[in-house]
Amino acid sequence: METGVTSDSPSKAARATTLSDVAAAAGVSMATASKALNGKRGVNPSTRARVEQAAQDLGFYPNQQARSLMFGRSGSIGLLTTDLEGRFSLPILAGVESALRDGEAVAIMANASGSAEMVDRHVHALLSRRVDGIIYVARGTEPVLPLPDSIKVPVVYAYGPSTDADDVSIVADHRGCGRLAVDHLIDVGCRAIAHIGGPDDPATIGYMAARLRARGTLDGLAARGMDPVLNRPLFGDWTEAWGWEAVEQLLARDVEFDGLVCANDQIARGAIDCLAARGMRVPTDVAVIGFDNWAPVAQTARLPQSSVDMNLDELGRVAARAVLDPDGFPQGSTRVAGRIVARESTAHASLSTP
Amino acid sequence: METGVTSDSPSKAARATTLSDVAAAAGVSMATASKALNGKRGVNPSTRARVEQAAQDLGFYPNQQARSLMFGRSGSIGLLTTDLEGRFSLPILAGVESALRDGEAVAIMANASGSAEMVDRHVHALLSRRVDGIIYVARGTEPVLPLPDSIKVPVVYAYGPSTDADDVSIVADHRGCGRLAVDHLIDVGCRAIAHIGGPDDPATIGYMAARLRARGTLDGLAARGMDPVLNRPLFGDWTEAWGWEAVEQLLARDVEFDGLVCANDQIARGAIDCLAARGMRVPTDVAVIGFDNWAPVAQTARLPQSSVDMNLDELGRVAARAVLDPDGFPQGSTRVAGRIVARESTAHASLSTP
DNA sequence: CTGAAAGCGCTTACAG
DNA sequence: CTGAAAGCGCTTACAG
Repeated sequence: METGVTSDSPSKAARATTLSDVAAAAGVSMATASKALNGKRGVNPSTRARVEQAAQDLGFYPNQQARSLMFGRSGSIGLLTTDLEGRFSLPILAGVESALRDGEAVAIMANASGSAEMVDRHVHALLSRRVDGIIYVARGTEPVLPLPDSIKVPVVYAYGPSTDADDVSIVADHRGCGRLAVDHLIDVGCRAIAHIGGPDDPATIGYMAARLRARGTLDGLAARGMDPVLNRPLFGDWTEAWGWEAVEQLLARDVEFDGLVCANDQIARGAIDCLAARGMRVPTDVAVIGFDNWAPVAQTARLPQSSVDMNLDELGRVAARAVLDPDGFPQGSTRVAGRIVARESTAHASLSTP
Repeated sequence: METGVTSDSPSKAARATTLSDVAAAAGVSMATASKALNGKRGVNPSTRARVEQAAQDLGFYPNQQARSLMFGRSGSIGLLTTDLEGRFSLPILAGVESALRDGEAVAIMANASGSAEMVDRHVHALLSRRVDGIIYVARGTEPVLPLPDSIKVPVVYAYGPSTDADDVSIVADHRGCGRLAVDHLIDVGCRAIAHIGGPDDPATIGYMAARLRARGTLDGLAARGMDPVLNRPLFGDWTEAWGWEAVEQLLARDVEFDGLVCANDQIARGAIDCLAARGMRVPTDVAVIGFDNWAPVAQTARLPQSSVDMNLDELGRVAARAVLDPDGFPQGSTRVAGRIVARESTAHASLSTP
C-alpha cells in the first residue's frame, strides 16, 4: 500500500545502524562514540549525552560480532542436547538461559537427535560460532561418552555425567532424593513403606536414576531405623501401567503398607489409580509420592500428587555458572539437591503418637 | 599431573586456530587459503588439497563472526518465547531448529518469562547479535501484540498470531483439527458425538483454541449431516477434573452418546476415567479423542488415547522457512494442518452396516 | 593460479 | 577530553 512516505531510502532499511552513523550524527569520531557508549571515563559529559542521544534516535545496537572479534569471546554458549522430547532438557535449558542472562550471555541451541555424526556437526556449528563453552545435556541419567577433547572451550555435562571423571558434570542427586521422599512419608505418619522402582535393565534409559532412587529409599529407611516393606524393591519400567501392576503385586503378596515411594510420577499415578480401584483411600490409607514433579502428571492429575522435584532448573543454572567459570568447579560430578513438593497424595493427617 | 609434554605453548590452548595459521602451515596466502577452503574455483587442486590438509591438522573452524561481518548476515535467528513451561514452544523450537539446520543457520534462544520489559531486553540482545530474523512464540493461542516495528529484521509469529494482520503468523489449524476429530470418530463408527470444550473465558490462556476446536467439531458434524449430541458444547477448563465432571454432566442429562471430542488430552483422560468408573467401556461403548497428542498424557496413559496432533513440529519448520524468506510468505495467518494419531481410545471395531 | 590490499563494525592503546 | 591508526579474522575484487 502506497503511503505518504516518499523518499524512504531503500538502503536504510537494508542496513542496520552502525557506530559510524552514530558518530557522524553526534559530530564526533568513532573512537569517542565508542567510549561514550561503553561508559569509559574520560569523556566530556555533554559529549557523552550527545552520543547517547544520537544512538537512541538512530536505534543503534552495537554489533556483537564485531565486538567479539576484539574481545575474543562471543558471550554465547552452546547448548547441545540429544534429548529430543525435552522432558528433562527443557527445564535445564531454562535454568541455563536464566543464569546466562545475568551474565549477559546468550544460549545457542543445538538439538542433535541422536546420531554421533549429528553431534559432530553441531559441535562444529557451535565452535565456528565461537561459543565460549558448551553444555551437553544428554538423553538420560547414564554417563555419556565425552565430546572429543580437541574442543578447546570448556565443556560441562549436565544431568547425565561424562564417563571421564576429569570432566565437569552437574547431576541430579537421585539417591539423596530417595531419602527425601522417605523422610517426607515418615513425617506425614507412614510406618510401612515400599518402593516401586523403575527399570532394572542397564540398557534402558534412566536405569541409573531408577537404581539410585531405590537406593536412596533404602538409605532413608535405614537412617530412620525402619525396614522396607519388601526386602527388595520392585523394578519394572517408567509407566503408569507398571505402577498399577506393582500395587497389584503388593496386594497379592498380602503385605501391609501405608506409604509408597514410586520412582517417577507416572508410576505413582498408576499406583494411585490402582489403589483407588481396589477401594483404598489415598492418602488416608496409603500415602504416595513420585519423582520428577512433572507438571502434566503430578500437578494436573485429578488427585494432585506429591513429588520430589529434581531442581533441574537449578541444575541448569549451576551448569551455566560452571561453563562460564570452569576453574571454579571441581572435576567429576557435582550433585544438585532436590526438594519435596507436597500435594494431596501425601496429605496425611499425621498419625500422632503411636 | 605432569606428563611428557613439555613445551606446550600456553597461548596455543588459549587461542583458536585461525585462517592465517592454516595459510602459514600450507605455505600460501590467506586469500588463497580462504578460496581453497570455501570451494571457490580457480585454485590449483594440489594447493587446495594442501590447505585442506592443514586445516584438518590444525582443527580449524572458520570464525563465523568474522564471516558475518563481511556477509552482513549472521546465519542465526532468534527464538523469542514467553512460554515458560515450554509445553507448546518446545516442539515448535525443535521444528525451527531442524529446518534451520538445513540452511546451516542456528537458533539463539531467548526465554522472556513474561514481562514486556524482559521481551525488550531480549529483543535487544538478539538484535545486537545481529540475528537474521526473529521467531516469536508467545504463550498461548491468542493473538499477541507485535514486537516494536523499529525491528529491521523479519519477525514471524508462531502459534499465537500477531494482532497486526500485516505481520506474518504461522498458526495451528485448531478449527480444521476439530473436523478431523469428528471425521475420525465417525469413521470408527460413532453416531452420537458430543464435544467437551476447554475454557470459555477470553481471559484464560488457550481460550481461542478452545473456541476454534469446538467450532471445528460443529463444522465436522454439519459436514456429515449429523447433529451434535448437545446443541451447545460444554465448556470448562483444560483439566482432567473438568473432563470427569463433564462426563458426569452428560450422564446426568441422560443423553446418549458413543463418541466424545475432548478439547485436549487431559480432558480426554478425565472423561475416560469417569466413563470407566461409571462402568462404561472405552472404546467399545464410547470412543474418545483429545487434542495436542501430548505424550505424557495421551501416550503413556494406561489406556493410550487417540489425539489430534497439531503438528507443532511442522509449524516450527514453516516458521523457520518464513523467517528465512519472508517475502515468499503471505501476510496474515498461515494455518498448519494437524493429523489424527489413533490409539486405543478410539479403536472401535467399526459398526458395519447400520 | 596466486597474493597484496581494502574493508566488514567495533575497540584500544597512543598521540595530540 | 578527542581522534587517527592499527587490528580482531575473514573475504572479495583487483592486479599480477
